[in-house]
Amino acid sequence: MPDETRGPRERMVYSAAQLMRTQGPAATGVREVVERAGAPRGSFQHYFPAGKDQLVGEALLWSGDFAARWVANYPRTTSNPTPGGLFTHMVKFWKDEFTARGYARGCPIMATTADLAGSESAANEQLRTALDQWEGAVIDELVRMTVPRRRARRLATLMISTLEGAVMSARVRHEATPLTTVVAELTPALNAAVD
Amino acid sequence: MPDETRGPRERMVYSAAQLMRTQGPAATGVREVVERAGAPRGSFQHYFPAGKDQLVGEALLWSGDFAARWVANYPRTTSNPTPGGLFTHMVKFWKDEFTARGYARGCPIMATTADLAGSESAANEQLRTALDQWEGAVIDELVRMTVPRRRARRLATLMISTLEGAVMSARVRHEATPLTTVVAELTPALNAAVD
DNA sequence: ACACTACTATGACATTCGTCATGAAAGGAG
DNA sequence: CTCCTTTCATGACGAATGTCATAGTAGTGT
Repeated sequence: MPDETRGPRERMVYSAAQLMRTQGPAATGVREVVERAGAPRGSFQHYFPAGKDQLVGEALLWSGDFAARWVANYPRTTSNPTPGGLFTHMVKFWKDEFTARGYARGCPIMATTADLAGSESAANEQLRTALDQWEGAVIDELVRMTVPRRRARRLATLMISTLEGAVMSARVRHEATPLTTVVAELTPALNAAVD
Repeated sequence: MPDETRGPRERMVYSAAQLMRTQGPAATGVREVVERAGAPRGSFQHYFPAGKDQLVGEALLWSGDFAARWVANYPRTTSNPTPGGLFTHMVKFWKDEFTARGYARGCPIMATTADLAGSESAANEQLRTALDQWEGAVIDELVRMTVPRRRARRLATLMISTLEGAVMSARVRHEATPLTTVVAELTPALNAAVD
């Protein structure tokens, strides 16, 4: 939610992330972002002299940080951390999102990949950074559960990939069942890594 | 590849699918599609009187059909069909794509979901149809391997979700390792469904 | 009071977008 | 031949895009 106490710059980055993940960065106009952020139009060119690319890039970094923080918060939600539990925790974010706010909003990383990964946009680097930060947080949690680092990297790739795909399926179908399905099907395989 | 023998209509649908999956449907203009298809500009409004929505929708249906046919072709590639083998076969398409043509092109279904799933576009229905057709083909193959239908549905969801997410990760990273990783990590769990 | 930076305001630029209107060829049927 | 449907050609429309130029205000430090 947009915090009025935060400055216009932060509100623009946040609004950009929200719009990007519902309609993709390509269809998200800077005027639209500025208006939604309740920011003065002239401020955009002041805070983001590099233009739209910069705005999109910062929205991506914000998203990556948000995802990483969500993952890192997992230990505080349980007394018995497991890989399957972590995956459930990651999925829970989207279940809550979908049931509370509908299926209009997706993942900013997926949306930007779809629109810009094929171009030579400057956002490509931040895309990578955001995904790395998110995946790094998952790896850290798995390592904390005594999963060997090398294996943790592989499991993190699996978890994030499956989650992203399930989010896509859920949005297409307008139902959360793909999320619950992948959790149920993946949990045994994930938990086998710590036994 | 665009077949010159096919009519301009089919070429436009194909070109639309190709452009959509590299830059998203939002950033794909009808003029661009027409030009790339080598089709006369005036023909667009004749073949697609409903405008861009119709073009995007048909490109999606084409994509769903393509994916389903690829899946249905699996039995002809092996003498010992297994769920893990099917998943490997699905992943193989993208490995070939990425190594041969780079990481510019992704999945049209993912791209359209990212750009249009949040809107009330007419493409939403064809999105669903395309995904259903693809998933239906996977289910059929699993059932053919004596996987119970109910379980096959769940595994198909898992396979497609994981594949889509891995494709996303691979495009972000500009490397195919996420694809090989998810295959290796998922194969045992998938094959356990037939033993 | 002055100067300097941070921020906001507004208008205009050239492009591109999807769509529509209008008309011209093409080609088979009678 | 004429008629008629299909297909293609071309120009224009209003709206929206990202970006830039220019000028104004606020506020701080000296």
